[in-house]
Amino acid sequence: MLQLIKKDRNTKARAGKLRTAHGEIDSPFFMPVGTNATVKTLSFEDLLEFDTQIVLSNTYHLFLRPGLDVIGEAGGLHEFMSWNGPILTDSGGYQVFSLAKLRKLTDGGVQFQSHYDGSLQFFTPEKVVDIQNVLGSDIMMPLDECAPYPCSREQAEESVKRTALWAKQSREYFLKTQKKKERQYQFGIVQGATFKDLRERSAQQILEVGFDGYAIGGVSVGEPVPIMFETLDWVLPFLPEDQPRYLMGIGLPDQIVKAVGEGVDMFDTCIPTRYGRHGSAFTRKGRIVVRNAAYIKDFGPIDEACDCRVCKKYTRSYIRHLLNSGEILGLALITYHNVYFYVNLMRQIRDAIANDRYWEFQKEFLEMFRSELEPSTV
RNA sequence: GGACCCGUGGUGUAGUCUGGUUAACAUGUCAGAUUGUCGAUCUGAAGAUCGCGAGUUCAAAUCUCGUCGGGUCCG
Repeated sequence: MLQLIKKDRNTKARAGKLRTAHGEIDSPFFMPVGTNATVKTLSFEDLLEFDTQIVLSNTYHLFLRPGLDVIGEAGGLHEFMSWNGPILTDSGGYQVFSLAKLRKLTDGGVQFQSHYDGSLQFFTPEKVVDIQNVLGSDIMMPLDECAPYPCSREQAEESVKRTALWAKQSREYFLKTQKKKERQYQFGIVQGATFKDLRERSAQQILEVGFDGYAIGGVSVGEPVPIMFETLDWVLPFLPEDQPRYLMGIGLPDQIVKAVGEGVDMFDTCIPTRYGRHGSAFTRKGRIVVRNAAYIKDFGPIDEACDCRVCKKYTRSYIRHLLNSGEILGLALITYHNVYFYVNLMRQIRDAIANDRYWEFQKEFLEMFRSELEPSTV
């Protein structure tokens, strides 16, 4: 599914094209998170204004609400939410981890209690494929077991073993149930927590099953960032060059820039949307907390280097006021800018790779960008 | 003219009867956390010499007197 177009000369960054049933995607790319069939506060018209290529949605949440009968009758998730572009759906494996209070794991699957109505539910690898078949996602993820951080070796081994078992079942069932007409893809997920040999074992096992692309899971679970990059170092050498590589749940802009330099193609994170709703905005120089009193009379745009429609028109002062007053427009404006920032960053990344200057781009970006910034320096 | 009630961080209140370490709670403000979603939540900080004055006492937001401000009722 991936056509590699360009490999950067000085780094491991690569650029390519992914063909899906709902259009081509230029890689590396970022997937805005739309858990509930919406990228919070944004319309799909908004997303198209700045050429968002793909959105991510979620099996777990959509299965529980509105339910498969609704989305099935609507004609699938694309029809349901009126988005004609590609969709990747997460499997619910992460929710098994993040909603761990309500779960019971066995080799057969995962039993959990709906956090909406408390009803008891059971996911098997096959059922998760079934659900995503109904959703009609262009890229589906198999049920996996995402180990927490920190994590004992025993627990990590268990998670690797179960993830491999489920991967095999998921893939077999996927291939059996695929309709030739609307080609869907399915990625494998590598687990193994923070153990080098377990990461390698998991990578080999998942590779052996064979998927359309490969994801590094079990990161963005609270581990220190250097450990996340170490994990990347361990796993990436195992992944085939001609297939897409997806770093799940990552990350801050500088983390994405670094990971692309290591050879990652796909990212998703709720950071631009969630941080936005919490009052943070991303600029070329780093993250600023627009909510802070420092911007109370700052009548400049969020980011002077940004040409999104929010930065062309609205001031930090005004957006701060909206956020401070709990006005929904504030959430929408800052989210729009942040998602634009991410999508636009990926465009710059692709340009740099195309021109064989990713090393320079990365160096410049990391020198300029600070995840934490003193207001006076922005 | 008389009787009574109320005055405590920006806001709303608790504590006063029965005096006792650093005046509590909510909200707001300020700041931090947030990585396959969380308008959630959590963490930390600043902010009141308890309307003002005098007295009693080892010790007063608390008791007494006066006074100022707000309110209720009676004339």
